[in-house]
Amino acid sequence: MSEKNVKPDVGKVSDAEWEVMHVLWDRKIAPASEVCETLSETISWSPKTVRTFLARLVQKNVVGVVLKEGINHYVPLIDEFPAKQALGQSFLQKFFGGVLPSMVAHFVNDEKITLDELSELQEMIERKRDVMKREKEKRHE
Amino acid sequence: MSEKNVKPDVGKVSDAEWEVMHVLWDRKIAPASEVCETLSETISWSPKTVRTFLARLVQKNVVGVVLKEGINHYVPLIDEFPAKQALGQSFLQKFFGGVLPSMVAHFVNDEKITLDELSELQEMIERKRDVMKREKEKRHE
DNA sequence: GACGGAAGACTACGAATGTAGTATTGTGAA
DNA sequence: TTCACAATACTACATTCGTAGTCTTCCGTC
Repeated sequence: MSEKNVKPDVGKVSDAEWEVMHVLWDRKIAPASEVCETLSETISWSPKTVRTFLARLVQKNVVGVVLKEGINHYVPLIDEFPAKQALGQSFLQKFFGGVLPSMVAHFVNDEKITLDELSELQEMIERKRDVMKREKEKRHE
Repeated sequence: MSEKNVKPDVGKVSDAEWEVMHVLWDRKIAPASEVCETLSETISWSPKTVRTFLARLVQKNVVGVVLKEGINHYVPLIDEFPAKQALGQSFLQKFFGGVLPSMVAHFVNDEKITLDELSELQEMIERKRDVMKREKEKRHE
């Protein structure tokens, strides 16, 4: 009935549909055939299934269609970083009351974590702290 | 048909059902009426709805029923920490290829994060590194 | 110009989910 | 004992999701 789903909203995208989104983010733009082929490397979905997901993503207004050389090409209409950020926030809220350290504690306490990963985290956080401190000083001077 | 859903599996629990689980984890054990009341503070669900979720959780074998004083009391059959760990891992895998730093980057790059949270993260990671280093040395000596 | 095959559109269908309503039963109060 | 009401059990129903199948169209080939 409703021609336009006005707001693209990450909340409406299903798990299987995200798989398709990952491919599109990777390719920037791709015909269905290519999406099918790429996905077939990791998941055994019929091409029909993939096309259904593409159609649903278009309906949900998170993917657009561009006709090129007589063939539909699909492009993501939402950016990867903000989408993942939003998903992360909602997950964090749902299971850890929005408290990031609570969540990270569950990962850090996992056997599989490596020293390298810990170092990387440490550096990332250090950098962010520096940035924030400098900003704070600037505001106060 | 199947009386016993052999394996409790966090993957089978839906979003709405998790809300109920949070309450049960909090209370350790509670009658339906209490769960309803607690949830009514934050969500507007009919008590019938909450009872449906409780029943489904029991079917999924993640919640047990204990008859106390003639009234059903519900108890979580899965522990909070491991459940959240598993959920976190699956989320991490699904959206960040299992790479924790990639995920944390999305949060750290968020405006809403505070210096306090960063400090807490830093300490946590520092402690974990120390533990790992010491373990490593011990294995090698 | 007819046909076979790819691309796209539309349809299907059972299971899970969110959201309750109805039917039944057990127990305490009158 | 009977009645009211709370607790439990069973049923309902529209949507979404996963997973395709069928019908239609168009394009290149024989």
